[in-house]
Amino acid sequence: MTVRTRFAPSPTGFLHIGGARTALFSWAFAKKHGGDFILRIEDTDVARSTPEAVQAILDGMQWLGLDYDEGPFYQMQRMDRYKEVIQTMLDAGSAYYCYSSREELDALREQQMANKQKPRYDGKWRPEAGKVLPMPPAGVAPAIRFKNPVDGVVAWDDMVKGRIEIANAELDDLIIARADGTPTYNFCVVVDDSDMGITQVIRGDDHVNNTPRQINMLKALAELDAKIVIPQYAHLSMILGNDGQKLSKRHGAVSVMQYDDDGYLPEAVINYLARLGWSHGDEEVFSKQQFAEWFDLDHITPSAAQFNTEKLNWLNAHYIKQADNAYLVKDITKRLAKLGVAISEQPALPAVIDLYKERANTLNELAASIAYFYQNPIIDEASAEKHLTAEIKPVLAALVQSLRSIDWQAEAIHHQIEAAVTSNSLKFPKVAMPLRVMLTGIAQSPSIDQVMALLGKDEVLARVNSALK
RNA sequence: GUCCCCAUCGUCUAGAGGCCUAGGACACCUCCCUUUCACGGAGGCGACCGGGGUUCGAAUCCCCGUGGGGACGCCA
Repeated sequence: MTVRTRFAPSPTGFLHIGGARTALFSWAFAKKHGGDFILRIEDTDVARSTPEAVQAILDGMQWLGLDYDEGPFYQMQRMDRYKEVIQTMLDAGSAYYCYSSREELDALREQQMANKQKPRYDGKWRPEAGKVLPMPPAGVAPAIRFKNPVDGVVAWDDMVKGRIEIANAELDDLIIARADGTPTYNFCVVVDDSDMGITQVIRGDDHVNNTPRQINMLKALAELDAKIVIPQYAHLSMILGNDGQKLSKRHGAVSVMQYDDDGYLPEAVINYLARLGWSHGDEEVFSKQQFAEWFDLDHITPSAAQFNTEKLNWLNAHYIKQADNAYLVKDITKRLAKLGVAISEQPALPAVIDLYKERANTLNELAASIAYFYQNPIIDEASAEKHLTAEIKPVLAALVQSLRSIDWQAEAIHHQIEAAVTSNSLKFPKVAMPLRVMLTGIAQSPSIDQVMALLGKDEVLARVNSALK
């Protein structure tokens, strides 16, 4: 049987890091087994679903390069199918109308909570052999409930967590269609996973509690249609924030696109996410393709994982070093523009990037650190005070003169600095440091002769002269 | 409250009863490289939640405890 996995987000917000990892693992499992990865949008909560959120999810997946073989399918476009299945369940007696009002149900729940009981439906409208149902109240539109088995246990071998067993006595009759006729989540998932031939359901472990209900519905459906099979389930643990706290809208949950904004490469985010809760021996750095070849459910950690920006930074720095310059030039030009810096012909951006790409954790850092090539540097006062001393200024003034006539190459520049250093019996940094501050604004830069070579003779002379005034 | 899940360095993890004196990676520290800062290289610090079993032998299996998390909607 061909492997078919799916990612099924509800479009009520952006694609966050947890969803992205779920999608990545589902994608990888399908790729590993030569199967199909399906995207399904679970938009039955009309009140909270938005087209913007759908787009945000699509954008996030595209940025990460998680391509799907089928979809996106929209549940709202499958209403007829859901209603059809509900009717067959009603006919077969595995579903029934429930006339309990929301108020009634709320009161029941509250009372049960007060009695320290597990809140559950009391079965008032559940048909039972020999049971006399109350008269349906007039003018009340009924919801439809699934008739869950009362006895026995539901069990499955979770591919991440191992065998999980839940007593049917713990479950109640969930609503599969609202009073207005729209089907609810657990039911739609069952119909879709079944119709779409999903073989492995890989999802967040907040769904563990839904699984027994879904299996029971699948079993009921299978009695009506022998072709229906129960998929395998794999429940991924959640991702915690940097501080070990749960991610939420209020606390640290951000869109994957935020990582783009913040200067992270998708390769780095993919690599990082892959290693969060999954491992392949001691392997740390690998591509998406390599991940897809290695991926397996046996090496997923069942426990929650804490996000660690520092490790992401390390990976990102690695991928920036690896990135090809054409890509970086395009990207950095954009980021510089955002900083209000327009690049000019000279110094050539590829050369500047070459000089700096080994020094940045993020693309934003890279852009910010080279801005001084295209605009006057903002001189750091403390550095200026420390390095640009009264004693060294005459040396620098003389050095500038000697630089006027030389061939503007890093080596020649180095020679001149060296000459100034020896003739004044100084140490190299004594001269290099003030130059750094005058030219770049700060006391850290790549090799100063290379910086000067790139900056250009005129610009160097202008900046030094202006700083010496 | 009930049910379910989880538990190895600060963090991500390796670990399938002897290969474990518990390995790797990030972070941190030291040294080397050096023209400052990075990069790179070498080293260091640092963990099996607790208690009982099972076994010749347990990080690994079982039980109890503790701690953390999730779920209990006409949300998904």
